[in-house]
Amino acid sequence: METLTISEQSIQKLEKVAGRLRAIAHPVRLAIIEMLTKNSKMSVTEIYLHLDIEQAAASHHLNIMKNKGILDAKRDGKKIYYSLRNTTLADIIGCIDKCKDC
Amino acid sequence: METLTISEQSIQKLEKVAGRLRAIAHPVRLAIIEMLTKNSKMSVTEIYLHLDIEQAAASHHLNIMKNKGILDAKRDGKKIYYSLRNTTLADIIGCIDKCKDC
DNA sequence: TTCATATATAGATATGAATCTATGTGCGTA
DNA sequence: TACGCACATAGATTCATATCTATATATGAA
Repeated sequence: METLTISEQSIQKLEKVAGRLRAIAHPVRLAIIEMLTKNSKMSVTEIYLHLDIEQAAASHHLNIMKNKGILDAKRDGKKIYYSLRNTTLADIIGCIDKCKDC
Repeated sequence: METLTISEQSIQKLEKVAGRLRAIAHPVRLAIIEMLTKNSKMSVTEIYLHLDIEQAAASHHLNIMKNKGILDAKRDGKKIYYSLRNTTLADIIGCIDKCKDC
């Protein structure tokens, strides 16, 4: 049996990646991401109405993704617009989507 | 505001994707996947010794990934060898890895 | 400055997932 | 068949996350 060493650095990287994956591994959050790949930016109200969820729930999920660096938030008057921080997230989902066995 | 309709089908897809992401969104499980991209197949013992975790924990995590179709298990005598079911998972991780803001 | 709208946050509860410890099961071999 | 090794499973506990309801904060407009 070969000896594999997992460096402290790569463990940290794995935990970071796991954190980001956990942040998107939720049906509501994936739905939000999906909408934002099409709309570039949406307000909280637009999001919770489209997904038919509570306002507080939307806020909660958006906050989680913002904290993980997945979304950006920008206030414009009374509204706060959320957008994808980087479009590679769409690629990730597309990548998973293409798995034969999915 | 544009009207976005999320079909029943795409919701199911999102939940499926979320399920798979949740299955890999864990440091231990990502570490297992990482090892299996390098080793093609490993026994439970090899895995739990390398990662320095309990045997039961390894078994638990492996079972979760097997159930989600991420890993294959094949018995050979007393040992059971686990392997990646499709290599695109490595691509997914690589994809995330390449994100500038990660 | 008061009010309505848009969003965030707090607290309580429920749900789920991870972890630990112990025990059960399958397989090969003496 | 009896034993040891490799792995799986069960039950209890802990910990994290989601959900619900209510309330707080920020902004713009009357």
